[in-house]
Amino acid sequence: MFKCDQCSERCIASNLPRQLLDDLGKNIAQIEFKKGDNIFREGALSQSVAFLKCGIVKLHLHGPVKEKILRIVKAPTYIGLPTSISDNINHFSATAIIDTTVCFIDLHQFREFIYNNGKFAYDIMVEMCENELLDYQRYTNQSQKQLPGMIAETILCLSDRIFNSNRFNFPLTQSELGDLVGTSRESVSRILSDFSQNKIIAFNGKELNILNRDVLEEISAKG
DNA sequence: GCATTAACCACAG
DNA sequence: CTGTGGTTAATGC
Repeated sequence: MFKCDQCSERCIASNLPRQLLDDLGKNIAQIEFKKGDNIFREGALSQSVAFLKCGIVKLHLHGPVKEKILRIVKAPTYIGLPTSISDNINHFSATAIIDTTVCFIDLHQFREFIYNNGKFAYDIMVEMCENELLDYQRYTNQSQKQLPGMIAETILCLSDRIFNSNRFNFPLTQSELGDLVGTSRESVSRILSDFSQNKIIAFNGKELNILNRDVLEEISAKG
């Protein structure tokens, strides 16, 4: 049986007073997911808050015409707080894109922690505000940049925020990348091969290598 | 008009 | 799942 007080990950419990750890341990379930596994599903009833302990996850939603990927997130972070707190029906889905570990916390327990622990609540607010600002930025970019700019931006974002490296295993299919930036898989394919031909990036199978970061940043900025 | 951008379709590895 | 060619529509010199 999993116990929070034996867990060394930086997580939901990190900022809690020690005596609350026991309470938390009684109302938490830690689960592993394989790449491709659904973690929670749009439309389903939810009585818990999900905390991504390790791994990478896509948050996605059925749009009026096709799937839309909202964000790619990596541990450690909450996944789906907006949908856990404001409504007990999930407004979007979460799917593991690599093997991941998630802790589910009972929603009532979580609420208690928020009510009783200002620091705990404040830290969560800070993260949600940062995310909201990033989303505002992304949505304005998405409506004004041309496609090569959006693809370049997304590659840089994955490199900087998710993998902290110029070389990483690309976690999405081209069609998913299309769903993320709001374009067709064909356009993604053309832009990626164009970047490759111009020696801006290189693919070794699924491994992406950023060869010319300056040009990529220029394309991203110019839109 | 002509060029550019990007979507949709189809078909092939 | 990916790459590419043909076609079409919208937009901008």
